[in-house]
Amino acid sequence: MRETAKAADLLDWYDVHARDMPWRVGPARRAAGERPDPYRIWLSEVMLQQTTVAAVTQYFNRFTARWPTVADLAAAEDGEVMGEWAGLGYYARARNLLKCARAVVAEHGGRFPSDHATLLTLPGIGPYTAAAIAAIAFDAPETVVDGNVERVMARLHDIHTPLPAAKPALTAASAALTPAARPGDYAQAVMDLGATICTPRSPACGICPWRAPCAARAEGTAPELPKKSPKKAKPVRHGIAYVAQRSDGALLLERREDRGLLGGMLGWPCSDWTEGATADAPPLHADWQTLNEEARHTFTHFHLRLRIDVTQVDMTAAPQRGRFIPRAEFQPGQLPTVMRKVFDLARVSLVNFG
DNA sequence: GAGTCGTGGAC
DNA sequence: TGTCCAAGACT
Repeated sequence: MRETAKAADLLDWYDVHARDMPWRVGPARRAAGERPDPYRIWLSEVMLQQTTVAAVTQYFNRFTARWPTVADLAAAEDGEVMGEWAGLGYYARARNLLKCARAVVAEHGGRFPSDHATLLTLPGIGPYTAAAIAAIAFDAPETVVDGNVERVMARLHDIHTPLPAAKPALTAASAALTPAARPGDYAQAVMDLGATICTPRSPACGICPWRAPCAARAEGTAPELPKKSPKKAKPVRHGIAYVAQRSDGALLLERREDRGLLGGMLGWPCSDWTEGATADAPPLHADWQTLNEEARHTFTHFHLRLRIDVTQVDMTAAPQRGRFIPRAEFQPGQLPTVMRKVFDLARVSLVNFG
């Protein structure tokens, strides 16, 4: 009979191997009584949703430098926040980030609530993020279940039921292990373990603090767990992006609606993106020139190939959609990646963008 | 439960 | 190149 996994063994490992992150108060500082800033924990957890630590770090540092408190963020303009989020993806997170910051200020006196149920009522905070904030920022005995925890628990108990059906069992397994003491460090420890040792491919079982109690390690099934339901193939969609430059150098851009794909982000006016034939939809009447090369981009559920049409217009141009952004105010870094790809291909055809 | 919603890195 | 994947939320 294998021994039972103990939270204490994982915490001992975490005390030595905890990774350094800008928002994290490590085990040593935590033991000395230092508390994490709930604002920074919340911001980091939202950014980390389906996103790697490496990608998040730079965005986190820029956000906190620009908006040091939740009140600062709540007072920001929508476009400023969306522009700062550009490139990080899943833009509903940024829209909900602002809604949440404003709700914390308006309804909670500028202080984040500490209990799971109240956190869950805030925009962009789901079961995982509510538990993470409660556990990490307030040391509440909540069970955090993210992709790492699912993988670690599936292996620890050699659970072959595919996700998402296995989720309740994996949650129960993790809850049974959550200690009354240091639940915040425990949550971070499981996630660090999943990110560095109990990895999706080629797990480093030989140096795992839970190698002795791990059922999948004993069965040799660790690399194939957790099982997942088969994914749907991605279709290819086609569309046209319109890049118009005015004689003063200004570029025609439009703010997308606050919902759906790239909602709230700045971008080039586009036709619809469809699997069938593309219908022309230029934002103004002009002599459009089609570039030789298409922009290619893959979203979560489809591949996109964008034809790029470019034109030069005079100062009398009156676009039906979007507005001209002065050359000095145009910042490619505020565009989502697919729109930045279009710009990179179109810029050789533009004046003053050599 | 299944679909929508980004991106960059690893292999 | 293509595929999978990452500290999920929302509909």
